[in-house]
Amino acid sequence: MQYWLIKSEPDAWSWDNQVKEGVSMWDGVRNYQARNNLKKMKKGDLCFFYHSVSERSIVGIVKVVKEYYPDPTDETGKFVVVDVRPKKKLKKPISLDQIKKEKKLKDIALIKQSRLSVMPLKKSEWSLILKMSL
DNA sequence: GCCAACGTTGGC
DNA sequence: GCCAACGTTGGC
Repeated sequence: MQYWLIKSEPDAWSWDNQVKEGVSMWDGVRNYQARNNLKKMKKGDLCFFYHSVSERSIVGIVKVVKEYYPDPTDETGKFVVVDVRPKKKLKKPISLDQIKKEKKLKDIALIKQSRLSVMPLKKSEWSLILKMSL
């Protein structure tokens, strides 16, 4: 069981869109490192759903329900998607500021590699963020 | 294979 | 809206 964080601009695809849609493809990834992370996702893995740009906060959790397959929106055939389904909305969204303030989270890719859109989290990091949302 | 030019992401 | 950071493209 692995933990992840995936980012989306809420103007393009928001948590509310995800809830309305139920199961959906996580498409549009066009970066090799992010793609490689998508390929490592296993059925049942959990991902924090992060709103970038305008909100800059983690708003919910989605579950991987189908492992990677080719991204139908990618003409080159190089990129992949996974299917995800909303699992839980966070009671309190966790802002980027809060994450930055937490010393134990200073090394996560969200901060170190701000442009990466799909990144792994350690279990300890996952648990800490979960705790912060209570 | 190098690297300049260019495009995109995302924080501020 | 700006721009720094960074990834990708393409000419050489």
